[in-house]
Amino acid sequence: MAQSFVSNVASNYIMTKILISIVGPTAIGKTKLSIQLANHFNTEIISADSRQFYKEMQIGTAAPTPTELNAAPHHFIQHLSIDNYYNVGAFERDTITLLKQLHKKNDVIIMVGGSGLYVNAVTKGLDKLPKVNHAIRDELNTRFQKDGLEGLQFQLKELDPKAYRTIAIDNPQRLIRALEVCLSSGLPYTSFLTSQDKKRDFETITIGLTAERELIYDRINRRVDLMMADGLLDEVKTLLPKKSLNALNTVGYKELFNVLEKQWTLDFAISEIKKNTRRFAKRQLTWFRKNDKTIWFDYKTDLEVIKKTISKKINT
RNA sequence: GGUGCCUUAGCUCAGUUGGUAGAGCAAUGGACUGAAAAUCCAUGUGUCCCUGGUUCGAUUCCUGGAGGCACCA
Repeated sequence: MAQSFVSNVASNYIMTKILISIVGPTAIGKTKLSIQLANHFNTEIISADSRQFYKEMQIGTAAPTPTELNAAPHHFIQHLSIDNYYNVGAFERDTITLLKQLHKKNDVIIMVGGSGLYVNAVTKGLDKLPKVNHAIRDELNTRFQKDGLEGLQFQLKELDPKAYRTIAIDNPQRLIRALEVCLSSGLPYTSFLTSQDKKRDFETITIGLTAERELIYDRINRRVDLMMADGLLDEVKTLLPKKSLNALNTVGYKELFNVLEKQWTLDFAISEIKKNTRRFAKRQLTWFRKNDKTIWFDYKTDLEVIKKTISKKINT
């Protein structure tokens, strides 16, 4: 009797599932840490990096090397082609589906990536927004290019006064996004927003990796030189015919397209890549700083310290 | 050694007929709900080389010095 009670409790006991989310600026060492932690927890890694998804973009996105990929099971690395249309909404669905499966085998899963919006889509969720016809966005973009922002702003004021007041209406992408939702659904864009985090069946522990700004920039500069030595220019050359695809609107690629088209010298392009990567890292830090639950570590922190901190957190 | 020119923001430079200064780039802060390595907003950070002098007041004019560049020896 007593024994069956105990086993009953044991089989019904459901441990909280954990997602360890590793964030931080580019080139800080997230990939390495994710592999070390995956090995420690004997688990798998999900990438939340909006550019490492694409199999055609390896050198310029600093995607994990074959050795690194072999060191732990990875998901969402080079699983798409730049020809595929993909976005955060799809990423949220794909990741939640995958997490449900992986959490059956493992209590702890690692997610690593520098795309703040994508990370939040998994940890906090996005509101359910209507499907938008591509033709509508194309048309809005054409109008923007022809007549500028004003007309679109006026239209948003009519269709969704609240959005007009609250979104960044001088940001073409934001403005067009709000409008396309209004036009597709016949309802105000803001009527879809709940400003509530989704309930997830896992707990997220967010680990941030950082360093002094000067050091981050130094690592970035050196990594760009390494990418060039590894043949980034050749990688970009093969992609030139497709340069207008969204996936290729990416630091390291857009600058080198200008070299291949004889607009820029190679030296200038390299210094632009470094600058744009620095700015990207700064934006990442701005985004990640907002999450006050993030546990930050200097990039040199001993692995054992990080492991201990996480274990402590899991057991409370 | 002589003569001329230069020295102002992190960099390149403008400017003040004497009232302590401003552009570009770099940089910094921020926003972010299906384009996010994207897109957008905001911000001038300064021993005006040093030293004396003239002046109510000098970054500006004058003396001397330091450093740089050019030309002449």
